[in-house]
Amino acid sequence: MHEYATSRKTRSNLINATGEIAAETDFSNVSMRAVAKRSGENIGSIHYHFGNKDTLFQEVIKAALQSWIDEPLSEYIASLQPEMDTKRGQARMIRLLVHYHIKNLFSDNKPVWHHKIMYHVLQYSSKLRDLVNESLIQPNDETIFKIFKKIKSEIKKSEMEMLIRMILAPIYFHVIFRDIFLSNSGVKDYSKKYLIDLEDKLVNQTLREFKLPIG
Amino acid sequence: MHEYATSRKTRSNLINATGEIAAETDFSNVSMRAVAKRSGENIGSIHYHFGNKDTLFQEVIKAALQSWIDEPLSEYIASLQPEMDTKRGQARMIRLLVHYHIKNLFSDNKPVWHHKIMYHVLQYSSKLRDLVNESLIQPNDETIFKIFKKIKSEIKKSEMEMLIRMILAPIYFHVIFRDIFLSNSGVKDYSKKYLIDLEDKLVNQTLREFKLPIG
DNA sequence: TGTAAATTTAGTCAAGTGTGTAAATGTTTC
DNA sequence: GAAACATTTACACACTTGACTAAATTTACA
Repeated sequence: MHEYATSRKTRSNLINATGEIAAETDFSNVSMRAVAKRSGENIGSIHYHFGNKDTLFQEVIKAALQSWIDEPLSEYIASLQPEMDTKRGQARMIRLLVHYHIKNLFSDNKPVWHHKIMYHVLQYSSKLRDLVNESLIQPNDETIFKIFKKIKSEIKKSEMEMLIRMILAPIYFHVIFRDIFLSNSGVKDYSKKYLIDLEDKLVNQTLREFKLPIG
Repeated sequence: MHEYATSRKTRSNLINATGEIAAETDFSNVSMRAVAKRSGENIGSIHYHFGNKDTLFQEVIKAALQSWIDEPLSEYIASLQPEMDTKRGQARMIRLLVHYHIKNLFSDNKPVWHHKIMYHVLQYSSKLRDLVNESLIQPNDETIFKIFKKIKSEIKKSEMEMLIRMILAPIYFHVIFRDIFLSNSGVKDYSKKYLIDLEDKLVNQTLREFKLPIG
């Protein structure tokens, strides 16, 4: 006999509840009873659907990774590759690169926990970190490396790493420290204008770094 | 009768062990038994010296904050305040501002957990976060706000916030993601040259933003 | 050295943890 | 509707957790 229609819904409820709780503090603070309570499901169902806590956590991470895997950076920028021979095309590529991350991390079509937990697990050694690192961070970095090399062929690896970090750190930071930033600023959410300004500043800063035409 | 000489040592052992374990994953993953084991002290001593887990954690945070409080940014830059009337002085101030953070976060005279746990607790709402926010982040931000306003009097608050984040995010990032950055780069530690380059890039990027003289 | 107090120790306690199970319930398919 | 099995439920298990205590030990000071 096949899977019930309710089965998918139950799994998704459990994954969502887990992600939410994990994003509020961290994974080590997530208890199966808390997950059961928030999801409205039974503790036993976690064991039935996922076998154990670790597997549940893995599925939570996979759910958060999904949208990045569906449209990886390499694919998102593919159409601009032909223009990479011109300075102007390279400049547009830099903007696309920055925009990809801001768009993915600040659009409203995904729950906030999707983004938060990824940077949570990257902070300490674990199986979950390896998962995010191998399926998101490293491919992403590789794509950016290629772009940088095309723009400046003699660029060193450590310089590329630093540039990536200088671009992405401010973006990620707005995700990781969202609560305290918004609370200290006294606003409810990042405004659209703020995010556009952030993108512009990051793009321009990188264009200057590579001596590419601005605007 | 007064405190024993061993008492301070015991407290310091417990605080250190707690900080170390917390930095490896997070505070919610720290058990009193693990602290007792790593420190070589007895579990009961935690209760005797700190009363409960929360107070122990607070003392751990306070220990990590100490060096920042001993020499706050406002004090570190005080001697340069008279030069703030000239563009050249303002440029030097920006460098001092950046250097203060890199120096504090990457010098070897403090254990790595000091820095890691501060950014851990800032990520979710808690008493510990309020402590770090009020005694470090907010005064620090205030000091930087004043500098920015001196350089560009009509600057808006949200722009100042963005600029602070663009300067500090890359620095903090190298602390928070130290393990995975070093592991992905295949090096044992950030080289001195790398940190100097990072400082230069951050300084120059900010100087350009304020149209101040570079070099 | 003796004594009063500070500290350490080993152990207890109730509450919470992840995991597992057997029975009850629900859904699908014939 | 009934058989077949997927799912849910309530509960039990051994273990870990933070908090606490009374007794043992160590220290400082007269």
